Amino acid sequence: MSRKIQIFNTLTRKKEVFNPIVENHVGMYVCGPTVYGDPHLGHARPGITFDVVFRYLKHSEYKVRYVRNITDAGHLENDADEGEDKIAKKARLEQLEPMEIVQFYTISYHKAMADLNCLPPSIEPRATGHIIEQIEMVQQILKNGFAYEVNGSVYLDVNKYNEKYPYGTLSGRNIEDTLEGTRSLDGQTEKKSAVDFAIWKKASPEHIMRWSSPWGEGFPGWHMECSAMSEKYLGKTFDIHGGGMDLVFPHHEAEIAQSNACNACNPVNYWMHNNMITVDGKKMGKSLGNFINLEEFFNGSHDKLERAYAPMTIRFFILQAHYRSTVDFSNEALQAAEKGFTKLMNAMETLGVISASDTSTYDANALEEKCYTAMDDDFNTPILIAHLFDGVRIINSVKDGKESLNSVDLEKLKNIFNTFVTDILGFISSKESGENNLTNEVMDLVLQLRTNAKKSKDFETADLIREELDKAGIQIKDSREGSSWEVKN
RNA sequence: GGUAUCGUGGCCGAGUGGCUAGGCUAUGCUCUGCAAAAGCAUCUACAGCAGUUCGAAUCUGCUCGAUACCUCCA
Repeated sequence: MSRKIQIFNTLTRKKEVFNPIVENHVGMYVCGPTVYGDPHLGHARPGITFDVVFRYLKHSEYKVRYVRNITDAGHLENDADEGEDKIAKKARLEQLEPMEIVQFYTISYHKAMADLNCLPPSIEPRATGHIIEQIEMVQQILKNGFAYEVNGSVYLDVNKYNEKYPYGTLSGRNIEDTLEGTRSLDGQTEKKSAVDFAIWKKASPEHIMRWSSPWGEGFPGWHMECSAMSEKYLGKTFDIHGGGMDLVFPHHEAEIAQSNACNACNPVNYWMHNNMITVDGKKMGKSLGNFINLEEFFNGSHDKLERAYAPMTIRFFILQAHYRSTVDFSNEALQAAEKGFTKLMNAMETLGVISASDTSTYDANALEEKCYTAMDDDFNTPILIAHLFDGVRIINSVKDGKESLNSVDLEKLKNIFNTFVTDILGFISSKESGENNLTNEVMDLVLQLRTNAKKSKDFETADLIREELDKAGIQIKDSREGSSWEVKN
């Protein structure tokens, strides 16, 4: 491959040229959802971000194994529930089996991701399906002397670990700072040091999700699943690990420590983190009460939403910002994105009907080059989209007869749009899914009648048709070649 | 308190030591029977202060402000 992809590596805080471990192959692990609640905007960001990374790497002729976990064992909760498993807690409240809840929300998550046109990962392992692997890993860490058992729980001995491996390299912390900022938590009396973290936890009597282990009945520690499953499917060291920025510490820092403690090698070469989504300038969070789930977005039922927004509008909106920037959701911004997206997709359609000339006033090759350059630079989708809008202007100008493209450039432009808009950015026209042939045929007839009316200067009828369709939410667009229509938002 | 990130035009949002980001909005023009769409044009910003430099919005320092992580979270 002649092009070089640069990735911003959280580990070094620099952009680095991407070189995979195995030539032409990429192993990528992304932290997936904890399936104990409805999928929300926060899930959309990494879903879409790494979907584009996945698509672009594949387009760049890498064979990619994309692993994204489903966390169904639940993480610990450190509130009044005394460390009760999240999923177990919800199950008890709703009188359901834990796996029933897990199943329900896993399906919701899959549906939301499909709506957003995110490709399914290559492997989607579940934490509960890999308890044995996690126990084995804990055993190995114990054997290597980096962990200790207390009363049925096993903790990673961070101070001991830090003697051999630097702890805190990913998040830029050291043990002293971490200790200083650590609050007193439940179960801390068992730990040798406040910075130690559980890799296996003893199950309390009310804990429903529990497994037998060499240390008694319990469940895996907060961070074990990712270490165990990434190693199983991608190896002891793999290329890319992704996730939200909020996972840098402690989750990913712990993963690095576990892998080093177990395998004596760094698990990941390139760490990628997407930034947070904000609503009204604040992080969306359960505790803040400002979180909007995806279903509410798609049907507009949340109080903060003026109306519904299509999944593709959200996808476009998210990709119009760089993945390492925060993106603030507001009705105004979403509606602007929606219009921009419609403009882009309309140009895609126009591209299919314009015809070639003998000469070109535009260099399509230069556009292609710019698009690749943008994506090679740490997956810069906003720049890519800006370049594509340059193409949009050309397409519309060609239609107006103000610019021209020869057949070579026209084909190239079609190729660019299919590649970048459809394949890489993953945008699909809402028309494709929303309407059927019957509608199209009826509309063709209506437009034909209106055109006839216009020809015979019966503007009263022509305007009546236009106005009535407008009331029904259909917009008529006249041009030299004839009329077309689209459903208004 | 510790660790990071960020402050860009009416709004959203890129970028960067010197040359137009882009989208949305607004105004004008062109096209059109009219309108819409589309094209063109205009509105030309980089929190504040000081420094480095021939030149900084871009580098350095300070000030102010915002956000995030340090606790489950994407």
